Amino acid sequence: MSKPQRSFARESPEQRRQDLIDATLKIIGGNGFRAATVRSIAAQANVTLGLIRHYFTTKEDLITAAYEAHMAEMTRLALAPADDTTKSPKDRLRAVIHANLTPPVLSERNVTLWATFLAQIANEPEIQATHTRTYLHFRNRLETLIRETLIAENRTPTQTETQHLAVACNAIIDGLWMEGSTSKGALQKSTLADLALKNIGRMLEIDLGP
Amino acid sequence: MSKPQRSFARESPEQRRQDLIDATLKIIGGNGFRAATVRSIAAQANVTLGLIRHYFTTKEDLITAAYEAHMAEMTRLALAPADDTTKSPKDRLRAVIHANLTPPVLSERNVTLWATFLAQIANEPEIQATHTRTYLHFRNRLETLIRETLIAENRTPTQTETQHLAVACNAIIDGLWMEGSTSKGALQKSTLADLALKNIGRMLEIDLGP
DNA sequence: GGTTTAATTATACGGTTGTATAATTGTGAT
DNA sequence: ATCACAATTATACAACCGTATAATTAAACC
Repeated sequence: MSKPQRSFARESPEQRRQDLIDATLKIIGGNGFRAATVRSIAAQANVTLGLIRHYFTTKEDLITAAYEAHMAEMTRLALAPADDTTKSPKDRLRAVIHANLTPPVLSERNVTLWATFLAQIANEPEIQATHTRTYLHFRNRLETLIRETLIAENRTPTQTETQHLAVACNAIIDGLWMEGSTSKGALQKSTLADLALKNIGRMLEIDLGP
Repeated sequence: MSKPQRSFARESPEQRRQDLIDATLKIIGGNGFRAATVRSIAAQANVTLGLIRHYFTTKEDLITAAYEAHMAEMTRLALAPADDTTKSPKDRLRAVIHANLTPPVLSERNVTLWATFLAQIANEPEIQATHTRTYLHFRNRLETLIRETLIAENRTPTQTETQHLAVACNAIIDGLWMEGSTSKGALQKSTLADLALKNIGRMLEIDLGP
């Protein structure tokens, strides 16, 4: 009856790699790590399983690349407001906090992904390396923002002080992000960012209040 | 040459169940979820794989029981100082914070276990139920401790205020616990509890300082 | 001390997994 | 138009997984 439809189409290496990474993240984030087999990933990306090995030497290699891409995207979303030079340091800090505790950063899918990779850092050196790098990048950017904010308030924090504050602020942000993403409805999402602003404000001894 | 050694010995159901649960936690915490097969778990517990099905209807059942047991133990360790009636509320709160951020609660093994189970809450209803129950139990106990501490300082917090403070305190404790357990040496473990005490003190507007 | 019974082991089985290799097929160059 | 090559598919395979069932064996009982 119909003409033999084209059985497949070629794509650029970059596109294919990205498609496979996206498919991996979608499956892990939606159905968990166990569901992320080479076959299900290939199906999600509309290719056959052999193609995975053509672009990634091993499945673990794909997983590592997916983690890398995911963290890059999360960091991008979380730090996007940090470089808005039209705003004051304080407003940028407030915006970063808010971005971390509202969708799309705040989501069950992201917690599943994050926990899945975190569970592997003790046994997978490459996962550990990516974790440490992205963690320090975010924390250092946060520290700079905190320092700028305090200086704008005529404060003179030492480097040790700002580092400790950055560690603590990062902790409360991460903790609230987890709580907010995992406890279904027991915690109103609307108050999450306000909670962070109020308490980080007290930690920094400035007024970040909503 | 030697007498035929006894090939196995019987144990009480409670002991066997506990042995299998301990073996499961040891393998997941040490080598990750993928390494936790029924065969490796049985070997770790010095039994054969068939015995698992004799005590647990399915492997998922064993995993769930292991999560339950692990969280019970973590909660026990973390809240042990909360009921020491010889101390003031403030000292008990300080002790709980300290217990959460020092070994044995603070450990890479525990983060691996915790992340492994957290990664499953979106897809495993029983894991989700255990998570919510243990989370609320800890947070409620923390809220009571915070209320008692504030009242002892002649403060009159509302229920909403103490609940919000409990959420925020729980968040910073969890966040620091994770940071401290995952970032190898980049963060001195000795300062971790002090960091929590100082910043939670500011959040509660009281002096918890070391 | 033999009998019974439940705990434990031993073995088997179908399905799935990641990887390897061979067979196709789309596509740009000539 | 067809040639050449790389992208993609198709197929195969050995290892491992969780589960089921049958065969042993330790230990309690009378």
